[in-house]
Amino acid sequence: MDTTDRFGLAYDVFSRNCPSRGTLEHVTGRWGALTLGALSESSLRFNELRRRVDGVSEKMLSQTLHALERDGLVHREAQPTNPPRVDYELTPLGREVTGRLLDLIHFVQGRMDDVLAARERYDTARGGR
Amino acid sequence: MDTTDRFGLAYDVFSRNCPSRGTLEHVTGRWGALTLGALSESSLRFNELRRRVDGVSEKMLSQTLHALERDGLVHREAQPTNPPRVDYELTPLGREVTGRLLDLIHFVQGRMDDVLAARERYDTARGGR
DNA sequence: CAGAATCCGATATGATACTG
DNA sequence: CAGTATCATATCGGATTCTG
Repeated sequence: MDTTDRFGLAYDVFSRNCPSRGTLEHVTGRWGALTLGALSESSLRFNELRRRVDGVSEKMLSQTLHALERDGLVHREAQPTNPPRVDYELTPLGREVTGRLLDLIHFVQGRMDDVLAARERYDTARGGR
Repeated sequence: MDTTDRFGLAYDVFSRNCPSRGTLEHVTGRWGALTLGALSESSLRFNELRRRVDGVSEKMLSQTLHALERDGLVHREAQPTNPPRVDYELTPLGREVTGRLLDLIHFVQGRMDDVLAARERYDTARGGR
């Protein structure tokens, strides 16, 4: 038994305490995914992001950006001006990750009619419970 | 202003109260992603899944499976035997979604060395805070 | 503008016990 | 085996306030 899984990868997301599990959660979490998606089109300032990601609070956006920056997926560029101007953009690694994330998001969005239909079947089969 | 976004999709995950946001959370959430990943290889019984998805509790697995089944991504096949035997497997839609999910997961796993290096740079640059 | 800090309620999750 | 029900808690997340 070594440290690589059956895919030949050193980090197996199926095991707890595996670092990739944490990064995956940053990427796919509610605010992480939406933030990366917003940044996939252009770099954005803090409050631009806040408006773009509908419903995110300052606190969660700040926290999300810190996690993504720490993982090396987002780059923070601060201008030492007054008032301050800070731009966030995807790193090369962040762009690769986001590309795959968006494939998933767009696919699910494109199949929501199927999902909604499945939900109705499920709900009616169980009498509204 | 209509109901389709700039991708021509009827459901825009960037808007709150969009149903695709919920499904995406089922798919990418901590337990949803791991459950789909486990089922991508073969259909599994409840307790097989529980062992495969390291750390999941009965409660969370049950809850996760219900959500995925309701969204039409997982099929539940119950044998009316005693003791009961219940198999879970991906639906065709579930397989398509999971394929894209695994692309993302495997990519992130394969780049964890980069992520870990970025974290160290981030942490040392800020003196352990 | 870009955030940090704080308070506090909502939700997610885990451990445990119980049922058919 | 395949779950459900209950309880305690940890974490999430939002609103507000404050600062450079």
